[in-house]
Amino acid sequence: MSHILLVEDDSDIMRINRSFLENEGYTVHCADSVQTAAFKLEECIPDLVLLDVMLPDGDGMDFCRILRQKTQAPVIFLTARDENDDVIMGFRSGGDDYITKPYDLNVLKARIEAQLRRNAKQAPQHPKIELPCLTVDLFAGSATLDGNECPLPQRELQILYMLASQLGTRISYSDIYRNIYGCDTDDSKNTIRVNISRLKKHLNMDDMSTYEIASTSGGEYVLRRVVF
Amino acid sequence: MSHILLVEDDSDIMRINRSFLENEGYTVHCADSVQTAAFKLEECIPDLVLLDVMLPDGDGMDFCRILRQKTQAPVIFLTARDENDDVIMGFRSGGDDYITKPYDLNVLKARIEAQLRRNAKQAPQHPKIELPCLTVDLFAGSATLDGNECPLPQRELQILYMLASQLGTRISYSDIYRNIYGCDTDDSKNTIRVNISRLKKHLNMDDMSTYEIASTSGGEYVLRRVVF
DNA sequence: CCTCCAGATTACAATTTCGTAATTCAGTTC
DNA sequence: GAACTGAATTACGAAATTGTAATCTGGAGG
Repeated sequence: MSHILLVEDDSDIMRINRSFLENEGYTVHCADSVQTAAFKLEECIPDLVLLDVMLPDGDGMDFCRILRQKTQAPVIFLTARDENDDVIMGFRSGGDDYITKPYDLNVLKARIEAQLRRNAKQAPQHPKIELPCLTVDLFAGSATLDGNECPLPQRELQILYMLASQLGTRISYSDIYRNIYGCDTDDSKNTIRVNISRLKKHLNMDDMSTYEIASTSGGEYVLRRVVF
Repeated sequence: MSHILLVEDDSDIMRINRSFLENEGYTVHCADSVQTAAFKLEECIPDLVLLDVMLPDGDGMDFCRILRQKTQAPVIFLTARDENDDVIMGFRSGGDDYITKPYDLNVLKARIEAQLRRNAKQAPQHPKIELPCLTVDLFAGSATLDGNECPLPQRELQILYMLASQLGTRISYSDIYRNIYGCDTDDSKNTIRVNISRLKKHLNMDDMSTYEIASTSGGEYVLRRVVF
């Protein structure tokens, strides 16, 4: 399942760790230097990095800099140095954990799991407008009025989004048009009118709906909550 | 320009205020009771409300409750009561300012302007992902890669949005598919593949681009920043 | 009752979108 | 090299989108 990049120049340690981790079900990518590790990044972005501090061609910090350009994957330092200063340096350079050799493989496993758990894909929250009985979801490209959801074409969604983000304030034709098309034209009014008409139909907006789109004589629209 | 709802049961005060405000360029809507005021809301949502506290059929708080269902427009209380407790009650009930009679019309004007100014339409900030050299704008339905913006059809935008919101982490075909279509199917892979292909073409994504969409053997995609 | 008018709706057609299927391409294995 | 495999791209056509233009509607004023 998860991919682990193992950067370690001692071939014995490498072998032991590798087989242990593969046994645990991880896909392990190995590198014995900063350069090979950077190269490995080209073919697969890992979910977690186990990083020896002292490498033949540099140290962990060198690699961290390259890594962070590509991912926020957690980094666990594996090293023989156990001086407090070293530990602190490790965390300062962007590490998420620091394990000193020799270490128990099951402790390693536990720490890896902890890091992966914390970094578990938090379902990214889409930007939405949520009002009582009305939601507008830009990502999904849909809106829900009084419980029934319907997908909306882009133009209608944009208009509804604008209206809903300023519930109860009048917005002029040209404000809407400029915000969507970037500029204003002569017959912008008609375009907006038509799209609002379509929007109402798509949403099944009628006298019984919780919201209405009203127009003023001054060439503006308002979305309002109907309460009575 | 701005619409003001004036709620006042004394016809003399009403007349004076009305003509003064209209002279100042405001569109004034009048009501002499809570009920008429509520009715007026049906035809026009005001930008600001001037509210007498004591009305024949209720007080300002009754009306505030109705008003707040429809708009966040500022409310200025106009009243003869100048007890501290009354003032506090006014603010507690949701008022934005409190003016005691008698008052100077120019002071009224200044206070109205202050409220409108504070409430001035702050252009609503659209939800965007902004990375160096790459932006994804769900509202506009477009993305910008290395300086050139291009509109994207919904499906491609959704995919790019997902990838960009988790830069450098692998996302499986079915994660993408489920997030967009709500369920998974047999030939979801092909659909995603085709759309990613189209996406790359639309973005003019090539070897020179700052970002690339890589695929793994395990059936996943990653968006990554190319650094070397 | 007729006219007028602005806003709302509907009609239409060019364009775009998008899933499916066919094809091409690249890397492996024999 | 040939055959194979899976990924990437291209082809295709049904359906959706959307600006423009035509039509409808309902109220104001004569």
